[in-house]
Amino acid sequence: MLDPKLVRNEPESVASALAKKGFTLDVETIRSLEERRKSIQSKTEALQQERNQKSKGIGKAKAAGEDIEPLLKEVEHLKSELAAAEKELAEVQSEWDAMLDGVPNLPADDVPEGKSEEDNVELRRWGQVPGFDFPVKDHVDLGEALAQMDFELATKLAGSRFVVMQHQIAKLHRALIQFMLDIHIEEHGYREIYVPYLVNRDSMYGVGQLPKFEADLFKIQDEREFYLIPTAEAPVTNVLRDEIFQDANKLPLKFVCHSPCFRSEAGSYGKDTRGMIRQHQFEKVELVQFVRPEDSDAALESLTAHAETILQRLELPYRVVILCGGDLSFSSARTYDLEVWLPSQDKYREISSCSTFRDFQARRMKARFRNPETGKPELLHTLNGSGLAIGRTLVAIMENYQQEDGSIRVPEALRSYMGGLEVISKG
RNA sequence: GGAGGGGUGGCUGAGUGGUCGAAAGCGGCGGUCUUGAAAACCGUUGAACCGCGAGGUUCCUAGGGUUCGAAUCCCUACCCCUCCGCCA
Repeated sequence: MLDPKLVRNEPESVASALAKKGFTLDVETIRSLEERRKSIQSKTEALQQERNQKSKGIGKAKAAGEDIEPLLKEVEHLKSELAAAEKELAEVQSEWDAMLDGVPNLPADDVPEGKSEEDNVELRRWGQVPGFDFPVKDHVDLGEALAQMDFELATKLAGSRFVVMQHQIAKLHRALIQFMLDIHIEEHGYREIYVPYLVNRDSMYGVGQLPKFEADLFKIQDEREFYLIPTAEAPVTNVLRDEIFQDANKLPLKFVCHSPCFRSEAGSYGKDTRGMIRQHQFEKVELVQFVRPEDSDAALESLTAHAETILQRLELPYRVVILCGGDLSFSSARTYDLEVWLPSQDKYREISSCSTFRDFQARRMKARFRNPETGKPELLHTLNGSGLAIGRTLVAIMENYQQEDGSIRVPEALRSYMGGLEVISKG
């Protein structure tokens, strides 16, 4: 959520900043809502004040043993008047809240202009794109030929956009999780956290998934309102929801969390239907940080570097792009995507997305810290990034490390996690 | 699943329908004392909103209701605890 004061006081400048995201802010509606709010609020509060004072008077009179009948007459009219005013105020406020809920975060100043993915700007590249002197296969052909990856079986068990893995590929998949967790915990100073994979509505609202993006989520059919998490960001960021974090000197808080992720992928029919690129269920190691506002820009750079480390250790070529305004997500102020090289597609594909939300999520969640300088609560800044998406990393390894006979070399960095195995081959 | 008991500030915990945003303790902050610290003592200390300000409003899990007036009474939901049953 944006700062309501900012939206109220400077709707034009907010609108022009949001234009970069391709969002049109209805300045006129804001103005008229704000005018109504002001008059109704002061009217309501005046009535409340009158009621409070007179009621206290009644209490005192009663205690003094006086006749309170005349006093009761005086407040008679207040009841209905106040009820009407309160109702109207509540309506205006909920209209305002609903409007504000749908307004995306402001993009950072350095976010490039642009409408879509096409307009993202490449910042840097790392590694050498491999050359092959044989026809490359994609991970589907490789995995099926090894008899260790089965999409048809997954369809039988569940439906499309799932996979079944077995044997060494399944082990490699698991090894990637351990490998990434270990590096982030031991080298980058993150704290491991295990969280629920079903969360409530408040948590989804806090990170900005709701109310706008309900269709992207799997909802549990039950009288309780549970959603399957689309990313560990949802439960982990909500750790500080409705809290005032007291030990400012313990900031930043850095959490790493492995979790499955569930996405309905509604509206992406026909997109990446082959293989493991876009699934209903996948694993991810997620990095989440809570920082003081002045530290969040630097934190995004270091968080991105932490994710990059994984690709470098795995010796996978990648590039870093900064998302343009039009491609930036609802809650994000700035996002760097890491894109890994996929030989079968002859291009870079997203494998991690690192974002700063500044105070946008924190305001929705009321996630604050006590600033020791002022003694007052202030909104935290939140960040997160994939470090990395496991399924896509597995795909990248299979494709970049493939050999002519269809076997796959195990990256050096993973061998200790694979019992020393050097090559994955049929068996 | 059955029976009961609860949700109060950063934490613990008192609270009779009225002067209660709420005792007390802990913690935090400031001070006295001390070379410094600890202890002791004194003072101070909830959050959000409106307003230039004076000041006002809201908040005792959430949502309804009763009442001139609700932390307090009633209903519903959620959560927690105890006992029984079941269970990895």
